[in-house]
Amino acid sequence: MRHSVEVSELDALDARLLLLLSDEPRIGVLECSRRLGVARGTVQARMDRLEQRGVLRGFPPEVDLAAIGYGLTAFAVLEISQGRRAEVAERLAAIDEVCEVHATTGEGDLLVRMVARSNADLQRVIDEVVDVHWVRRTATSIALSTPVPPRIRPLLERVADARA
Amino acid sequence: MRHSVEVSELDALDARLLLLLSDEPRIGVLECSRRLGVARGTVQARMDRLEQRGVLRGFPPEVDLAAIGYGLTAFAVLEISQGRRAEVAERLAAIDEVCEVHATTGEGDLLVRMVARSNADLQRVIDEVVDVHWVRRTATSIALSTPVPPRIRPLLERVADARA
DNA sequence: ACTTCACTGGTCAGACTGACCAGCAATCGC
DNA sequence: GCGATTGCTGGTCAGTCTGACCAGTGAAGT
Repeated sequence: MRHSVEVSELDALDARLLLLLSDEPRIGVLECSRRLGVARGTVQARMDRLEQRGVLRGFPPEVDLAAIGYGLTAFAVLEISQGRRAEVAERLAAIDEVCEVHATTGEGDLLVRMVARSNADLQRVIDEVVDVHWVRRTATSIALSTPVPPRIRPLLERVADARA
Repeated sequence: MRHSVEVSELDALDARLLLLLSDEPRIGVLECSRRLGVARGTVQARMDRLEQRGVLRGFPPEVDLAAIGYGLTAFAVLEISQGRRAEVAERLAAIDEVCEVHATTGEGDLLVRMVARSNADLQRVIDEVVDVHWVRRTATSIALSTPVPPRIRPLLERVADARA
């Protein structure tokens, strides 16, 4: 049996199911089965398998930070001292307003996304970030708009169509 | 009545509800009411209000891109020709692998997040991105790891505790 | 004092879930 | 070529949850 850790691909039904759930996450298994034109048990089985495979990690609530006062987003590229990435990342994680950190190749070493309530607040947050020890150089940008909000739809659609 | 579009703050119960939903998104209204120690109707009303206010945008499925083959993530900072941001953003949006675009102040003009299946694939995606018209200069970084995955928990916890 | 609002604690019918099952078709391995 | 396996169908079942109500209560605002 071919049961390695291989990245078992999605088939069209999986993709269509995920798309459906993306559009209307509340609809439940029964409604899914109706829309997809398959038996309810099939949808159940697919969802179980997607979860087991780690593809479907869950249904976290999507909270609009802007709607609770955190209307400003900024990005910082940090250059840090050799071998201190873990320490710096840990310090960053301790800052509430830091919403995401990636370690990267290229110019900087860490890419940080953070949010704030106002310009003054943002100033404070940025200061907190750049004041972390071992941060050597920083370049900060404020997000003015988000032409493409986080999405995976196109990738799913490709699978849904291709292997239809 | 004070019914403007003000960014009506969350109270502690709202925050605790959102935290609860973050931890176990499948649990439903009844279980929430039990855990929070309030009546079911209260939870229902809170959730309705959070949705109306735009705070709670829904429960999209969280899909692990790595688990469906898109294991590589890269960021590109694009510098573009004066006044062409909209056009460029549109072209970028047309690329399936582009998962997020922000317009920013500072060094670059656009920050792009993209994913790919392999190094060769990433090369192709990057080429597609930087070949968009009006893109003048680019700096690309590959994400090696993500010390802080996207999160909003700390901010919610602050509210849940503070206004307890 | 009166009105408004939010929460409680209760009911109700309807719908959904998770767990089953047998039957059937396609695929796999030998 | 022939079982064995796998996945899907279409069905049942009891238990649970949902959304919609309702009257009563306490706090806050006019």
